[in-house]
Amino acid sequence: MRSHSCGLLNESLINEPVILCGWVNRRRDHGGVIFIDLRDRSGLVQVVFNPELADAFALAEQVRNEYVLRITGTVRRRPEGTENPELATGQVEVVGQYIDILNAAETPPFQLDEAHVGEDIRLRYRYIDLRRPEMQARLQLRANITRLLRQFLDEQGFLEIETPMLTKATPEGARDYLVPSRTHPGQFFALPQSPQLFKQLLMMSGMERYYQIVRCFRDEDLRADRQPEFTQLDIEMSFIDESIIKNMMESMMRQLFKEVKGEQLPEPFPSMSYEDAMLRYGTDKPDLRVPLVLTEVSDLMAEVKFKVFAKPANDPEGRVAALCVPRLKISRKQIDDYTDFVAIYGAKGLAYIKVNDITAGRNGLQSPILKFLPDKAIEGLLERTKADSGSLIFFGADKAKIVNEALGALRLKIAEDLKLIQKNWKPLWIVDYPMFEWDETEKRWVSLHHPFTAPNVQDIETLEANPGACLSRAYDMVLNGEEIGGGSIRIHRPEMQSAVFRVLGIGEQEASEKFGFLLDALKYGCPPHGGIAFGLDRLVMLMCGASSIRDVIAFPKTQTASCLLTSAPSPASPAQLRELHIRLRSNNPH
RNA sequence: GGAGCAGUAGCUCAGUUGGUUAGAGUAUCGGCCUGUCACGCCGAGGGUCACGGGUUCGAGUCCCGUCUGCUCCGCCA
Repeated sequence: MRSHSCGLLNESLINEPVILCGWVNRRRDHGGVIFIDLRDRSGLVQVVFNPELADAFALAEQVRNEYVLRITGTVRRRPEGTENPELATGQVEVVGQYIDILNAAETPPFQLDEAHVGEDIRLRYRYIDLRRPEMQARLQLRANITRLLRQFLDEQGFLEIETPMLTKATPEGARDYLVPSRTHPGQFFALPQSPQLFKQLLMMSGMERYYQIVRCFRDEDLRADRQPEFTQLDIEMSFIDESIIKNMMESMMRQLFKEVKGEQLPEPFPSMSYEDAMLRYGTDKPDLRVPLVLTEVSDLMAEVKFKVFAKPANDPEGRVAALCVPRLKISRKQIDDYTDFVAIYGAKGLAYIKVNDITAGRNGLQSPILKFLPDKAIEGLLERTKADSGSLIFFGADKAKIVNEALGALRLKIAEDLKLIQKNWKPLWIVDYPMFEWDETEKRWVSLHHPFTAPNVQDIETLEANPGACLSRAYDMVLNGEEIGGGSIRIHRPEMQSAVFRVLGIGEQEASEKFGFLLDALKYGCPPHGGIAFGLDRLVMLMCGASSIRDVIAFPKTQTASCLLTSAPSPASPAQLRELHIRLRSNNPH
């Protein structure tokens, strides 16, 4: 059908006959000469039609944008002075001799070269949107990434193994997508939130090294970096500890970035405890490209006569922290805007101190709260925050959770506003996560990672005596403020797994109903094992500089989890519902 | 469940204090044009101002509700 790809034609093919297939990117009709830019996946090439070849010229007059053509012609050097250095093929052109119109095309609903088409219209006509070179490049990059990841893991002796999509609903974690069973009235499959249990079972099956690029489903509300179905690179290994898998995963990422981006990632990746991350960045996925940090000042504020600070400073669950921004000149209005911004995270206010002259002590400072602060607190504050003349110090004082989220977000917001974000790659590991977190609404311990994560203690007594103090053997890989991967060494002893279920308040009966197969499997010879899962969409998004994972997914969903292209979801027919033993509570859902 | 932003020509947008026939760019269609590459020039067509209600002599503009898209909180690892 075709002999060459449009974007690959060059001077080495001059005088060669070629047959090209592609879309009309643009037609320029000069009356006596017609240019058609023909586009395929490889790029563009200009085809020229002259009136001497009357048949081809007549067809060239008829074609319109996005027509699909097969063109026969000859490559030639462009006449001197008409070369186009913007185009990879710009030194040559094809003299068109024959045109087959393989298919006509209606006028597209949007122009492919329009920079700011609404995302809804792009999604509705995604097949046209994906023709744009930018989107082609993103999907190409995604394919390159998955190929290199597979190649690396294959070389390390991993087996790619598939796991079920129709599986069992699990308690804990996200809301499940349910699939009704026709053959079991009233019963449901769940789509996997991740293949977690299956990959552990594969370790118990003696597979030793497993990976899979696998779709996962979570029925939760969407974000720019969250889709209801997303792709994980899922990995599990037997007979390992943290250092083995972390080192291997680091090498994988270093190799990936080197080959795809030509970038050298650090060796080794820095490592930070969860506690340090929360103290210094207010989050467990710190963006190390931002040179601002939070400063703990609870102890300095414990004695001050300012209730807003003193109360959280003396509350074991409270925190007073400072965010010092050097050389920050902003208006009252901008401070108000930042106050509104932190209110999103539940902060009731945003106290601040302007440092006009660091050498003048208290007199060099300017703040509505200055009068509440004794000299000692001010001294300590200025020293710890390394404030200088021109600095602005913001404060968060509340429950630690609120302070962390508010100041953590403010840190990123200010960095963005002030263009303080460095242009490089900053990966790191977050380790030493707490095993459990106390859920105040449910009045019980919940897993910070998941219930199969091994605790950092050997004996069950220590775990059960003080669950809140127990750390886990989990590790997250963070890149530029995005959590791109997370994993852990798993529990491989049935007694420990039962103990963790007990701490989580999962009774013996429930445990055996929901996870009986896992507890059984642990009894039949389970190797020590652990693994990790990477959010592939997020990784690709970062690597191609996109701001949403929708831009690296061929057919993504909107924020309300619908597909504008297919109009899914849509009502099921009464016959389908009857077969599935389902009756709707309302007959008029639309 | 909640907060914010947006919805006007196929697309991207403007539309002043509520006031005559709702505009621009681009795309489309027609004509002219032999070296353009965002070709150029001339002309034409194209509007349920998201939807529903209200206020008013009069609503794209003001008010209420609904829907859709995006960002975020909650939710989610």
